[in-house]
Amino acid sequence: MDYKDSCIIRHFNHYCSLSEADKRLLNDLEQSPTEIKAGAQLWEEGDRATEFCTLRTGWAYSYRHLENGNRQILEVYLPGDIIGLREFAFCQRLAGVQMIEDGVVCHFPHARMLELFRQSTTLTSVLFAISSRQQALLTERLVNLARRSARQKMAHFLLEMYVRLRQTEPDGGAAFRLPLSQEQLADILGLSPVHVSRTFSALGEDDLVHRDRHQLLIPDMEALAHEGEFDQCYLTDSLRPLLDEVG
Amino acid sequence: MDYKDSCIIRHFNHYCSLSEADKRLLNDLEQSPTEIKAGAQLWEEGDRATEFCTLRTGWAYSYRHLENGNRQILEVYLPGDIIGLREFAFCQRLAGVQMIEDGVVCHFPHARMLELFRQSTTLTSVLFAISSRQQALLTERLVNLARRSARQKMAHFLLEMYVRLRQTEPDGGAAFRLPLSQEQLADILGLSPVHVSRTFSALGEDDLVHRDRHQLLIPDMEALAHEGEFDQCYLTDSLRPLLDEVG
DNA sequence: CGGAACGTTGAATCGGGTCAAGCTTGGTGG
DNA sequence: CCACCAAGCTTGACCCGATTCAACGTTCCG
Repeated sequence: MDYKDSCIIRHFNHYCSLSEADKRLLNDLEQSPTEIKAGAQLWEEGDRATEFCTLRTGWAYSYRHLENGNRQILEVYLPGDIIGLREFAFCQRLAGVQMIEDGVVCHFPHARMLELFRQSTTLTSVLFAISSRQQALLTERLVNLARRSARQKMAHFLLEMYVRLRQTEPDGGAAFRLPLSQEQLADILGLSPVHVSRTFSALGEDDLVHRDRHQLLIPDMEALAHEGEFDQCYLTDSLRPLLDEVG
Repeated sequence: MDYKDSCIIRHFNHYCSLSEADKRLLNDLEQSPTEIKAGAQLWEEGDRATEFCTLRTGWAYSYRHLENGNRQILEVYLPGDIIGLREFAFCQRLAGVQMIEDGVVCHFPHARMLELFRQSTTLTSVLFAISSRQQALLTERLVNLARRSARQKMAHFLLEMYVRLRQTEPDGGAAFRLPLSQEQLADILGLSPVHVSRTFSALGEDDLVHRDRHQLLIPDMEALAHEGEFDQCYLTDSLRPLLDEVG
């Protein structure tokens, strides 16, 4: 069988080479694909948590609402990502998830994960690695939110998205599409929408980021990385050495 | 055999009841206990990551340094916690880890984790659940850092620590010991040490938190929880239902 | 008793938030 | 094809929470 169209298999393969049996197991997670519209919710905070989703196409994000009406976006999901991993240990959803663009998702129940644990040590390890990587993303974002200026936050986030996109679509140069409104960016970065606008202007004037609508261009990666104290090691390191060594 | 002295078994038991064989496997992780002094580092950012630690006694924290000299503390570890889970997928340490008090830790190599995956689906699930819970802690802290005022940050963090402590030491009422300096609190909450001091004073005047040195008293949990928008569901939910159902 | 680390207090400053008005853009229907 | 409207983006003025710097207390330890 040919699985080259499966985002999730491509994603797992990035960590470790998979046997045919493993690929079949993974492919089973991508049954019952469901189309879903931009702006639609996969679920809301407080919903019962009984399943995961794989994101096949489109972008999504998870978020939390606050009492003062603010919203904080926790993570941005790209095609191939697994959504809801965090809630494995929980009965309730801790965060809502919403689509940024039209897309396709596949649901599978928590219990299926236990079967994976039983059936493949390799897939278990990769799942663990994916979960670790998500944690790494979170801690990096945490540092970003806690300690950096608006300029640095923007610079850092844009580079993070750029690198993540290029990991699945290596071609395309220094320009990319970021389908996020400034309000969504504000909710990601812990800023006000107004200040996102100002910050974009400031970065533009310094030739660090050029933007036209949702199209972005980073003329000088080095310079922007320096501005945002961005070090991509938290995105690029991988499990391969350990798994290869043990077999 | 009697494992009641083992923090890590107590910790795992919290998620799911363990067989004797599972307990034996876990107990093996706690060989070669090492004493370690307050202020000593388990490792630094950039060190090669080849092993985990279980924390048997004492408190520890993970942190990141920033270029401007600031430091951000990512998580606070209590006895029974596993340190370094996040770096399973990485060759390098993404964060340093330092002891807050004198303590005892036990090292075990990454490869040992793969053995656990092979030998026990139950332990694998619990490990996954622990990793999920750590992620939940991180996302909650992220919201805290991104969107809340200094008062709210303090209130929220103090309650989080209180609830986590009471999960392993249920007795002790509304008072507890928090062995953190104001500088460390500042590094946790993304504030300046000066403002931590001011915030403590303000909370004290409103009878929300009374503090004497490292001893804390929360006279009215409800009031403080309201102040910090604290909802402990992200700390208390558990894996048990799923595992019991599947067996 | 002296010193170092830690905590407190005040004054000045600044980054980012809020509010409000005006400007673009893209989609819709006449 | 154009007119209109609603979102979304930009810009300016003002404000406030938190930072910084500096001086002064306090506690603990050798």
